[in-house]
Amino acid sequence: MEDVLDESEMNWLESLEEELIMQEVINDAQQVSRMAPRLTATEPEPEVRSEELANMLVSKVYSGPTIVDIESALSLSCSSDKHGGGRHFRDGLTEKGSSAYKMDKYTLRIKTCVNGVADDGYKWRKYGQKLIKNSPNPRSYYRCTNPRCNAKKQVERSTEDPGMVIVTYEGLHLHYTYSHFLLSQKYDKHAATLNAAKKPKLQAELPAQESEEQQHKQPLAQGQKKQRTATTEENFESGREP
DNA sequence: CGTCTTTGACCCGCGC
DNA sequence: GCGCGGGTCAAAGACG
Repeated sequence: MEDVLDESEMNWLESLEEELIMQEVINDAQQVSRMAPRLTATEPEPEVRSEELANMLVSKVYSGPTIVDIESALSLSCSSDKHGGGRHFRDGLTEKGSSAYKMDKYTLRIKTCVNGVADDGYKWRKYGQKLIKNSPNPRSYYRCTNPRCNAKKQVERSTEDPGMVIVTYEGLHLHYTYSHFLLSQKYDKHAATLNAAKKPKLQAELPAQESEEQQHKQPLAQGQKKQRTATTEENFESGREP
């Protein structure tokens, strides 16, 4: 029966999905603008106004996990950390200088969780690891598993605080976070079907969830097949020490 | 059997 | 021009 989804319909669904993504991007940017005061509270530079932040995001058609998304996902995935529920703060904009920021690149400094996993809601595939000069910890390179997405991230443990990891995101996500897929199910059954067709595994991984809050409470980190990714980051986490 | 991680090699940009 | 360091590729192995 699924054959009903012929090529043309699939194309239509894909365009629909992208349209939804665009809307989501705008919504995210608006959210960022609303939440910016909270975010910039940790910023050493109060010059970063919420408006500017939103404009930057919108102008770049930023589709990745917004900083809000990532922060919320990470904080919640770290919620089992009894020391304040996964403290993490944005360090980014200054981490690699302004040039890095100009290039859709931003860095988060994240407090690792109990299991050492810092899940941001996306599924990443590791494609390399490098020992970095003047750094005892290797840097891991990840790429978004979505073939239509060029998002990448680099994960490196902080030399100052072994409990921290420095995650540098680069590029744009051309799709929802997986938690977003669930949301979209409510609005668009076709999109859900498409997602299921595209990511049957991931759909199967996720327990049925009703509200966005609930999703964020279980941002797909605790569980099931996520172990694989977890294993990767655990490897990173455990370092390369024999 | 398919997917993902690991890891050495290669490529490219940058500084000297 | 050369060397170094960072980023990516791709084959092999591991795992579910």
